[in-house]
Amino acid sequence: MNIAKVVVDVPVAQTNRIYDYLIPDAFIGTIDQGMRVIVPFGPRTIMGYVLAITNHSDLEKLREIKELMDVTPILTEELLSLGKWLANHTMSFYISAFQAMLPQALKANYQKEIHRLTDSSLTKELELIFADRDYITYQEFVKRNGSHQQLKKGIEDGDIEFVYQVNSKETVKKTTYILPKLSSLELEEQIADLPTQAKKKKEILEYFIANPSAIEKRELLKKLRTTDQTIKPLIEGGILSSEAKEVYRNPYRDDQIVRTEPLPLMKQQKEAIEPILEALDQKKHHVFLLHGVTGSGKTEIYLQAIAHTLIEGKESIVLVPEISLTPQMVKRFKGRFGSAVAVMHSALSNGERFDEWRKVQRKEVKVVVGARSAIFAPFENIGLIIIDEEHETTYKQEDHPRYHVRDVAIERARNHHCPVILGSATPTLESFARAQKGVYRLLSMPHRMNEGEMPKIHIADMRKELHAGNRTMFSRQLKEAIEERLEKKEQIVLFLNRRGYSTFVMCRDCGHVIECPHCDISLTYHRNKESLKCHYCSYEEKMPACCPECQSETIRYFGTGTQKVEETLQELIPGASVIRMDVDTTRRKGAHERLLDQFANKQADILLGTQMIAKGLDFANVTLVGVLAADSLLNLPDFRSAEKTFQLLTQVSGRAGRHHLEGEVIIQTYMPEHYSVELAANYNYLGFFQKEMELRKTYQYPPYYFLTLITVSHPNQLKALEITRTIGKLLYKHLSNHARILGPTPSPLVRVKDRYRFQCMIKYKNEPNQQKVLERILSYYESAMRKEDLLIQIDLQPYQLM
DNA sequence: AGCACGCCGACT
DNA sequence: GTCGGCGTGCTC
Repeated sequence: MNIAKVVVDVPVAQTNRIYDYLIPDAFIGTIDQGMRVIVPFGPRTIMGYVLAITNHSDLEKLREIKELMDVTPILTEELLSLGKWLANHTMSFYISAFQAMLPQALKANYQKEIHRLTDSSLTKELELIFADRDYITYQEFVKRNGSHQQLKKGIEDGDIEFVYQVNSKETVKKTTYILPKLSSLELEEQIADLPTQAKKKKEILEYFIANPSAIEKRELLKKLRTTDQTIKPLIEGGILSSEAKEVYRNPYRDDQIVRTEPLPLMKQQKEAIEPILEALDQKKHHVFLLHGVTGSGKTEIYLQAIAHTLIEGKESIVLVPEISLTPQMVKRFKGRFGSAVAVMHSALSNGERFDEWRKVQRKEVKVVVGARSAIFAPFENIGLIIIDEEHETTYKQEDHPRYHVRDVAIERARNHHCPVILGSATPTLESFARAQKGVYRLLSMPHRMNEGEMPKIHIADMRKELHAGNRTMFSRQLKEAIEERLEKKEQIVLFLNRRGYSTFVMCRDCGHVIECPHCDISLTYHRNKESLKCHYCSYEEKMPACCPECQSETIRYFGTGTQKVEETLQELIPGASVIRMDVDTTRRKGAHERLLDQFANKQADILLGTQMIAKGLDFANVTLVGVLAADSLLNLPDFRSAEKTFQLLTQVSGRAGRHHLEGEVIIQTYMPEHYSVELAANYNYLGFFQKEMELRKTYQYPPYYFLTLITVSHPNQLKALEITRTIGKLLYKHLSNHARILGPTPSPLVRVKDRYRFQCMIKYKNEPNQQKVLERILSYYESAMRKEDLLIQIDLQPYQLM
């Protein structure tokens, strides 16, 4: 067993295979599959993952593994096979699949260095650059204008060499602890020996007589109001000692979270949890679709199902969409399970995320609550996987590997013979259809807890407002309702869906709109920097004082951002105090939590925000929810736009009247008769499902058909079009005649970062050959992709059609 | 991807 | 003759 099968860290098609390496005697016994290794690769040295250890290789001559990067495997056997599955399933490289499963901190860092091999003098120029050092980085060599021929000569003469350094980015946080080295009695003696002016030293020693255990240095200094200088001589004198201990970066102060007990379940909850517990006991892999209206008590079901899993000694993974992974949410899980919970989401620093991951790897926690990538938590004995808000689009990763977390969850659950719970008030059509077919098991909770009524939803027709001469973004109905709540000292949540309503800049004289010079999209105005920004390529320029076309000074920003709404609100209802939550006000760490706390403490009447306030929030005093522009989603070129609108309106409505006070929702729209708006206003999910399913059937969209989206991009527009056309023809030729091939069509955003984009779509029901055909097409264009800046992206089951 | 190798034109 | 430009091909 001295051969390692290794996937190397070079994410390109040509190296997307397994390489064999010889395991040096020194590592035999310690090396294991799932570890990272450092291997020679051509003239370089790079990182790789050990997939397996065998005793056979087809090759005669193998190179040796240089080093092990891990002491224990970082990928379990199950995750190794999941990685292979993921790569095949999404048509990605193996290395990309494995990288996606691990925290950023475990990625390799590469550094090329030039080392000096001789004491005798090098050439003048090299000596100047080396400046007495043993080695310099290649980067510095280039920066100092080192000449390559001198380098080459140095290497040929054996005076210098290239060294390729591979490092892991991970760091372990250490904290210094201080502890006494002597007994209390001996410390007493030491105090007696101290000179009388050494007051602080005396205090320190007295502290340790009273508390002989180790204490964090920082804490000790704070407690005794002293500095490093007083402790240092005590350590040097051998009276105290300091120790560096490994600690976790802990973004949540567990000790401040109040523990909670399981709540008694209502009838509908009991009926829903019964089959789940049964599946847990029987270790059956079932997928449950928990369809429960907002406020029906889904979270309590999750909590009790997890508790059941814990009793059996098994682990649970809970996936929550990024934006609802709020401190409130974390508190609910930590409140029930305390320090058995690890939390993973993108707001954590790389170090914090790595620490949470390590708690899982070391089996110090039993529950992970996290966003998408938490599905790869390295548990080995999973008993339950939960996906909350199953319909959320953030569950689909938009870059390589383009996976949907639901697919990964089901695959992992299959490996572990455990159930999956998909929870939502507005399940995706895909999932609900599967539940109706019996592929998933449907669990319904149609009522709110405590017999609470769903808030009444009113639709405000903005066309009528316009006709009546109301040009503001607040209908009269909404304005009155707000004033009424202010009077009663009740609170209001105003929701603005920003997408499709970005703040573009237009000249009022000539109508010129300022666009990104690299992409076909208008630039967005950012007030705090007085600048214009492109959301696709992050191009930025200063806000001009006059129109670049006609020099007119009437250039203004249009559209409805949250800032604009806030201003209008102040004008319209001067007495109201507003908390605005958007990307700008929540950027700083902890800002999110602070603003929500302020609102919960009734320091403001109105909470105004974007997507981030649409879900999960639960404020007792909120009795009015206003949706300012319900149809901003409807006009997007996306077959899911109606579904997304329905989901959003339902979610937002769920924010009102969650407790004793009665709630009301006002939806403003220019399309009041649109079925997604009407049916959402009536809380008619089933009606929406049926209506939308009919349309999907007619227009041949999921769940009736599968989709594959192929996007071709190239700096030359004609070239991009031509290649897309050829790909379309190839697909037509090689797929069955049941498959429908659409395109080439220009991508909804034709030009991004100076590249033109065209796409082809395949609609199909059953094409077992599709992946092979696509692979053949990719390999056919492989050299063109490397040489002439061609890009072909394939998204199986796309969410975003851009 | 990165790197070496090799072939061709421009220059000391 | 030699330097360096880029196209080609390989990495266990």
